[in-house]
Amino acid sequence: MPFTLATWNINSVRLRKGLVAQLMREEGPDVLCLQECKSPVDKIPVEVFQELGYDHMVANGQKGYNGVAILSKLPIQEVGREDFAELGHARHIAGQLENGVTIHNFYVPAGGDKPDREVNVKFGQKLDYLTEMRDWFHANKPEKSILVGDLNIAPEEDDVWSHKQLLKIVSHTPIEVEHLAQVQDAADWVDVTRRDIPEGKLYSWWSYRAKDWDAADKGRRLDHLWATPDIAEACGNSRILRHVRGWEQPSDHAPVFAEVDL
DNA sequence: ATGGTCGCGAGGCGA
Repeated sequence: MPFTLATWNINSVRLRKGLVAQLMREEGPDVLCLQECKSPVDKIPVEVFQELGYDHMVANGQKGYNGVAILSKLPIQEVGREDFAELGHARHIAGQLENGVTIHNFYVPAGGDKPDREVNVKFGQKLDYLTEMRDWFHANKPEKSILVGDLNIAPEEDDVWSHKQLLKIVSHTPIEVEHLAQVQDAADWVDVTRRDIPEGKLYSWWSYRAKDWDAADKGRRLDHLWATPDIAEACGNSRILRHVRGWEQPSDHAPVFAEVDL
């Protein structure tokens, strides 16, 4: 049975529960992975989502910051949550569907402003988080798995509006790109979005600070959807819903979609 | 080089 999967950094699931519901009504992904819920799990407005057929949820939350959740029309059970780099943050949840597909939902640390771990602790934490992700996937080789989330790195030249101007900007520095590549190599993860949309600029995030995000179009592809090789060919029809960034009181991220037909 | 805008939760911190 084919199913549709989406990942979206919602930047407060409580403030934007209406937008989550709108995406559910208009697109109806079977599985919707959220990041930056900024809510304890027991304060996530699950009733709103249940009314739309999303009867299942696995989530890892905390007050005010971070937080990840998987909302699903299909039964899903939690199969783990990791605290990489021992930050004490809610940045990962893993769930398994009844068809055997495991979904890892990540919110990788943003990393602060200065790309230098000597002067910016947060940048070091981001690199350490990625290193521990790599080591964990080496030790726990995933199969029939999908990894999604806000990885806070735009790895390719066409994943940012200006490769040259962003080389020293956190999210596109060579050391971050190398760390992300090592996570990817640890399980031969296939970047499904880029495989399906290989040509041209592709973004999933536009800053709130631009006066006209759409016209300026200074975006970055920070949100990713990866699959292990055993199911990568079953994944396809990737889309990034840019128009969602233009909704009323939007998240600064657009949702990333793919379909999985096992 | 700087500042620009958000959300949380009530003053900065984080993005």
